[in-house]
Amino acid sequence: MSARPGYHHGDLRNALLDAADELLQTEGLQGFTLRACARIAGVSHAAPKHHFNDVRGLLGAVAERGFERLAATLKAELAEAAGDLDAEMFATARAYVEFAQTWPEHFRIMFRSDLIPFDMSCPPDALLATFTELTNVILRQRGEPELAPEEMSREKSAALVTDILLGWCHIHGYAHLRLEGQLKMVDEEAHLQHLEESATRLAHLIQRGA
Amino acid sequence: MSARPGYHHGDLRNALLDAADELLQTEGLQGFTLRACARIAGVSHAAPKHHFNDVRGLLGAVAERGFERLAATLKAELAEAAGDLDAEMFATARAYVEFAQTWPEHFRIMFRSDLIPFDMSCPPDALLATFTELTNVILRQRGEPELAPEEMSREKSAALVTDILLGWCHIHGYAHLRLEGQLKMVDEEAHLQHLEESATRLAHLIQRGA
DNA sequence: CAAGCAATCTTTACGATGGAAAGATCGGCA
DNA sequence: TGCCGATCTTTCCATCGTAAAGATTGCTTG
Repeated sequence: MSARPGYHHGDLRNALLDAADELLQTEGLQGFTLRACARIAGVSHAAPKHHFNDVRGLLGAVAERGFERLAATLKAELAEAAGDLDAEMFATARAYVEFAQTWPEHFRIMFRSDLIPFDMSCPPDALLATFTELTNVILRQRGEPELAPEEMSREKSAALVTDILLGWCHIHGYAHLRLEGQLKMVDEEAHLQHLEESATRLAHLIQRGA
Repeated sequence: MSARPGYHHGDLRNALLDAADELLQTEGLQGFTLRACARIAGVSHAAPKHHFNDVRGLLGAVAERGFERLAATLKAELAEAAGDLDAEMFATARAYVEFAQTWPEHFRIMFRSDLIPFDMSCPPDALLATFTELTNVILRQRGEPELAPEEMSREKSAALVTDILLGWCHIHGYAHLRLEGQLKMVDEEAHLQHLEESATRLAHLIQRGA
């Protein structure tokens, strides 16, 4: 299955994805290389071509796994805060930000439309799942019924869109700016308090409507 | 000055920066290459070494020019909205987002701490200028006196930091997510209305305090 | 059960890149 | 005027992504 009995690997696709994860964590995107992934997986440098056409294909799959992890994390953290609207908002923000901190290179790649070959008019399941979690947080804040992933493409009211933007953009902006070292004014130990404060105020803003 | 009389270029540093800007706009970061910049500037591929040590040095300078442009844009747009707090917030958001749309590759690079060699504990003037514009918008919303760039490192109250985060993170998150094609739910012609709506609500939230 | 086909992997090759090192050229200062 | 340091060129090397062609294997089909 994962060893390397003979000529054929048996599970190269996953082995390459694991190698990519490992490389990104140890070397960063800097040292991320098709050939290095192949080396780690113990195959020749041309082997990946059959599973991911080129380096963008591999990065796309890496990003997809990243969104799977992010969606799962959000779901898990939200489950613990279920019922408490304020807590849900904070839990979402914290999970999102901590994901970016735990998987910095993945986070960067996941939001690099110049690198990954996603067709945004028909996003992969994992991205849709992430977006669903985030949208449903806002829907609950607004006291509206949740939506399934398949319903995500449905037309949304302008008010709902604005609220989604208020929530998601703040969370994403915080995560991104912090990841890139632009939030030095927020000292390390106070950062969660700041995040909770801003998330709560946004929650209240959304809950009470325009 | 800019022609190429003889052996020495005369203004290679700026010529390379211009070449970099041009390349980023035409080819994107994908096609951005030290050698390509040198070709456009009409010098050998090793010439840049004396002005920017390596490719990261060049990218750092490119990012710096990007922040100069961003700070100048913010300042100009803010001047037109001066006095009207709501309008100032919207103008800031719009200018920031439009900058990201106009200079997508520059925007990406400016926020790639893995690429550019900025020392965030002592940021370059242009970055400080940008941060100053953004901070002063929030200070005015709060009815507090503005700060000069040199005072930016000063300790800030927790309430102020939270308000800066509310404003900046939202604006940045919106700009980033939109740039990377993640805001397909916001159709093109309505996008400025959404931005104005969310910016205005945030302005009110900040103006009236916690 | 055998044969062949398609998928998977390796080998080889090519052009391009970033960077190092050494040599050429030139401007400005003594 | 002569020389030194800054600037630029040439040359070289390891590495990368990708293409093409060959080797190996498992599965299917007869």
